[in-house]
Amino acid sequence: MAWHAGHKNTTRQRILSSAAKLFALNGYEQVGINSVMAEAGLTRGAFYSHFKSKSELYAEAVLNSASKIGTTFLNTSAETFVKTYLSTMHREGEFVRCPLAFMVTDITQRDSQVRDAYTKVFKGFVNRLTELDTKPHSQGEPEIKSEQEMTQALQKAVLLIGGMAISRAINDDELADRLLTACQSKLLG
Amino acid sequence: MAWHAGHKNTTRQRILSSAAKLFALNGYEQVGINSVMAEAGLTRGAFYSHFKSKSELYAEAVLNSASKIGTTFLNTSAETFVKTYLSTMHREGEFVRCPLAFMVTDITQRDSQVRDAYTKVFKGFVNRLTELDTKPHSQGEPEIKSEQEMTQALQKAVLLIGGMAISRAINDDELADRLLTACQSKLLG
DNA sequence: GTCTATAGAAAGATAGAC
DNA sequence: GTCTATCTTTCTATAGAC
Repeated sequence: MAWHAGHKNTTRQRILSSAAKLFALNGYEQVGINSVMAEAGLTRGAFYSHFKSKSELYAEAVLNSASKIGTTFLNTSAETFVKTYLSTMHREGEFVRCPLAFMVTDITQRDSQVRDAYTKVFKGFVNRLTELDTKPHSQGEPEIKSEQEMTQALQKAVLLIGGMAISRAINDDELADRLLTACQSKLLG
Repeated sequence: MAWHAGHKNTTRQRILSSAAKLFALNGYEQVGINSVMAEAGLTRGAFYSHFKSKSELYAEAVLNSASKIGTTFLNTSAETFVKTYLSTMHREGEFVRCPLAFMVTDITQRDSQVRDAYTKVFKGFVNRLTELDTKPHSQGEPEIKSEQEMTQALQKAVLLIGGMAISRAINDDELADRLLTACQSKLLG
């Protein structure tokens, strides 16, 4: 986009993409520097020219994948977003996964840098949800949200993030899909 | 209870209790056999006389702590249960933690024995939730639940489990408490 | 059943050649 | 910047004494 269409990702971006994918899928401890670099087409030793530590990589990966999810927010309707977020595609497909759902327990074991990144992403997510049902481009709106708007946005966030997280945890595909549908209908019905 | 009041737990039960506590608090990978046995007042080597592997211990710990939570269900009102489950006490205190919330992401990385245990606990949890608002001891009731009852119970489960999990993940105590309150009011209001 | 000692493997991080 | 080689630590699991 910046200079020319066919331009390759920088190495740092390739590492971030493979990290976001692998961490969301397999968790922090199950993913080695080795795997991340191999997925990016490199070897272990090159890693430390780009990041200070595995922990720093994790924090950056959370921010990176969240900003990609954020783009989906802007380019679709509320109904489509809810149905896309709470879908088996999001749960099982080869797409960008939302770190808020896929790392929700993993995060609690990490250092403060990582937890700050997660919290920042969560706040942005909730803030977007306060606008889920409003008309687009009502630009004169004040940034301060009412208590009630905030409460409703938090409830929506739990149904989205929690619904996906639990759906992924249980070992029964039929029940997992019923759970996704139940959350969708609570949000849209 | 069984024979006399002052009777000590069996060693196996002590190991299970410390495992449930430590795994919920720190995650599977962060907890070694060493820590679990030390918390139970023993050393590494004794572990394998009681359990085949760390993974088996984890599965047993999930079932063990879940059955303790289940007792709370039976001995309290719906409102008290919701407020207790979605409390800072449950999140931060020294009590039995619900594995459904505290291990929701961790579970996805474990083997099928562990995932089966988690799924079993989740199904029991949802089943109890279908009865949350009914009168106690309506024993003639059929076990088959309607679609609508099931859907509502799944939505409640997500608000409880998801609410607690996310509340624990974020690094902002004030927001975490607002989130718990928001879920409570959605469930009770 | 519980202990100490140890095998064996995996992974984070660093050093130094190119 | 990227590579190979290596240091160091940690942890599961087992062996064998008591």
